[in-house]
Amino acid sequence: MKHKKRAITIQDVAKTAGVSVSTVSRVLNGKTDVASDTQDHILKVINKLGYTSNLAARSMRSHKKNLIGLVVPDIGFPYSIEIMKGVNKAIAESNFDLLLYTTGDIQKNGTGLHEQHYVSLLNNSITDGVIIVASAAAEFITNAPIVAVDPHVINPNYPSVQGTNYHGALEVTEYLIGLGHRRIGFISGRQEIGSAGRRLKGYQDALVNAGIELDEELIAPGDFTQKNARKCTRQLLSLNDPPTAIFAANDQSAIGVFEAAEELGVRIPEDMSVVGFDNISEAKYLGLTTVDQFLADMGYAAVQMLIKLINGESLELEIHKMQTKLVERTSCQKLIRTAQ
Amino acid sequence: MKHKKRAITIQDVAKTAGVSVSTVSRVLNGKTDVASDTQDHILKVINKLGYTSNLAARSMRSHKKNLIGLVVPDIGFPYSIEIMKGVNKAIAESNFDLLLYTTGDIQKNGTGLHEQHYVSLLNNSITDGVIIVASAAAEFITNAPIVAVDPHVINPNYPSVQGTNYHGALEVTEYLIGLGHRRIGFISGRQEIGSAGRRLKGYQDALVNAGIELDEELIAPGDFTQKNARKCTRQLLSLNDPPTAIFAANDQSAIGVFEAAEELGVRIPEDMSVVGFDNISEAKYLGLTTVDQFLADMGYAAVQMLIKLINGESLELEIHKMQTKLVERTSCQKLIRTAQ
DNA sequence: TTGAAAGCGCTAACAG
DNA sequence: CTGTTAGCGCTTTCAA
Repeated sequence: MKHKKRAITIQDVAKTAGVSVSTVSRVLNGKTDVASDTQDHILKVINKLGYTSNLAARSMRSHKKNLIGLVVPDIGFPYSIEIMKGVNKAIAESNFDLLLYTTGDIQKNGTGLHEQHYVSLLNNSITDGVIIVASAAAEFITNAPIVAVDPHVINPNYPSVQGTNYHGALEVTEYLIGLGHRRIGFISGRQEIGSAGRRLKGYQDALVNAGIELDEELIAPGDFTQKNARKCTRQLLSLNDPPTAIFAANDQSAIGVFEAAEELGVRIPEDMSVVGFDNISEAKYLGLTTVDQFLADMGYAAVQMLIKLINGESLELEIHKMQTKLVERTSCQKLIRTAQ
Repeated sequence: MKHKKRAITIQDVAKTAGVSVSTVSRVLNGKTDVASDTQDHILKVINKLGYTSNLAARSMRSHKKNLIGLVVPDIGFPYSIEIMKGVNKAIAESNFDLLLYTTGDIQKNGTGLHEQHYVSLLNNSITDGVIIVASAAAEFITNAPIVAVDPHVINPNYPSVQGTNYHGALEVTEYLIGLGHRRIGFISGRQEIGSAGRRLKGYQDALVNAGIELDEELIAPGDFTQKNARKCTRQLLSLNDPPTAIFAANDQSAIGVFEAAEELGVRIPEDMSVVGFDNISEAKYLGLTTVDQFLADMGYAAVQMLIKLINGESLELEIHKMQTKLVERTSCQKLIRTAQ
C-alpha cells in the first residue's frame, strides 16, 4: 500500500472549478455572497474530488472551529465512560464535533502539568473549548474557555460541574440508619480527592446527627478500586464488633465489597446492607444500592456550559451542582429469587 | 471570564530567549545541533512562559505528528469501549498520542460517506494514521495509512483486524450440540453486517455437520439490540416445538434473551442453555456463556499494525485474524447458589 | 460577485 | 551551531 498520494487541497478544487481559492473558501464557509450557479458548480467539484478541508490549516486561520475538546484521564474506565456518554449526547444535539485526547497512559495523567499541556494543545489550536474530566489542577492557562467535570480540587479557578457529594453521603448514611443499622462501615476514597473527603464528611455528620458515636475502626482506607475494597471489607468484617452495613465511597468499591462478601458467605442484603456511590452499570446485577451521581448528566451539562462560554454568554453559575440520588437496586435479588 | 489573551507562540519564546524561531523549533523537536547552554536557556524560557506548541501549525508543516486518530461510531457503547481499552493500552506503550473523533451523532455514522469524511479530516491534517471501528465503506481515499477493526464489509480494500466469526459460531453450536441439544434457536444480527452473516453460516454448518436438519423457524431476526432479542426470544419460546438452547449473535442479544427468560420464568442454564457472541462485561453476571471476540485485543492489534504502516514497514498479513474463544460463565450461577 | 495577496505558527531547507 | 527564508493550506481583508 502506498499513501504518498498528496491530499486534495482547496487549490485543486479551485483549479478544477476554474475559480479562485477564495471563492471556494467562501462556499466552504457558507458565505452568501457567491453566485448560486458558481456555488453549485464548486459544490459539485468538491464532491467529485472527494475534498475534505485540512483541519490544521483551517484551525490556524479561523477562530471558529466548531470543535470541542475532551481531556479524559482514562478512556476505558466506567466512570469516564459514563461522562463520555453524556458529552456525546450533548455534542449530538449541538453543531460542534468532539475531539477526545488521551495519551493512553494513566500515569501521565493526574498530574497538573500534563493536564495543562493537553488543554493548551487543544485549546490553543484546534478546539473552541475544552472539557476536562477529574482535573487535579487548581488553575489553567488557556485562551479558550474550559469547563471541568468533577474536579478533584475543592475550589478550582474555572467553571465546573460538581455532584452534591456531601449530601449524597449524608443521604446514604441516613438511609442505612433508617434501616436500623448502628454500626456502619465506611470504605473511603483516595485522600487527595476532594469528593472523597466530602463523602466521608457526609457519612460522619449523619452519624453524629443521629447521636451515633464515631468509631475510627469502621473507616477503612480504600482507594476507589475493587481490589482494595475487598481487602477493606475483610478487615471490617473481622472486627470484634463488625459493621452490619457498609457504605463504599464509589461503585467500584461497592463491587469489591460484594465480591468479598460472596467469598465469605455473607449475603447481601440479607446479612449486610451495602451502598455505593456513582452509577456504574454492573452494580444493578449485584443488588447493590447506589447513590447515582448522574455522571452522564454531568458530562451533558458541561458541554452546554462550554458552548455558552464559547458563544460569549456569561454563566450565571460558574459551579453547576448536580443533585445526587439514592437508588435502591433490586435486580439481582429478583434474579436470585427466580432461580431458586 | 475573558479568554482574549493571545496564546503564547514560538515567536514569543524566541524573542524572550533572544534567539531565532528556528533555534527554538530545533529544541522543540529534539535536534542535536544546538549548543547545550542555548538549549537549557530556551527550555527554561519555554517553561516560564508555559508555552505549548500549536498543534495545527505543527501538523501543517511536519509530516510526523505522533498522533493516531480513532474514528468510532458510538463512544458510549460497550462494544466500542472494549475496543477503545485495547487501543488505549497500545497507545500507552507507544510514543503516539490518541485523538478520537466523533460527531456524537450515531445516525451520521454507519454511512460510508461520513466515515470517509472523518478519515480525511484526521488523516489529511493532524494524524499520522487512523483506526476506524466497524467501518461500512469498502474503500477509503486517504494519504496516510488506515486500519479497520471489525469492518462490516467482507473484503475491504484496506488492512483490518477481524475475528474468526465463522469458527466461533461453529464452536458455539458444536458446544450446544455436545450438551445434547438438537433444537437450537438462533437470534441473528443485522443483515448488512458481514460478521453477522458469518455467524449465521457457522451455526448452520455445525448443525448440518451434525446431521441436524435446519429449521427456518428457529432463526429469529435480531439486530444486535437487547430489545429485539427479547422479542425474538418470546417468539422462539412460543413455537410449537420450542428450542432448548439459544445462540444469540452478540452479547447484547444474549442479555435480551436472559431478560425475556427471566420474565417468562425460564431458568438459565437449567431450563435452557444460552450462548452469546462478544465479550461485554455484564454477561458474566447473568451466567451466560459467550464467545469472546477479544475486542480489546483487536484494538490493540490494530494500533500495532497502524504503527508499522506509519513507519513504512510492510505488513505480512493485511488481514489480522483474531481467534475467538468460547468462555463458560458461571459467576451468576454461583451467586444464585450462594444466596439460596 | 470575484480575485489577489497577506499571513496564521510552525518546520525545513539553505546559508553563513 | 544559528539565523534567514520559503512555504504548508487555509481564511480574510482589500480591490476590482
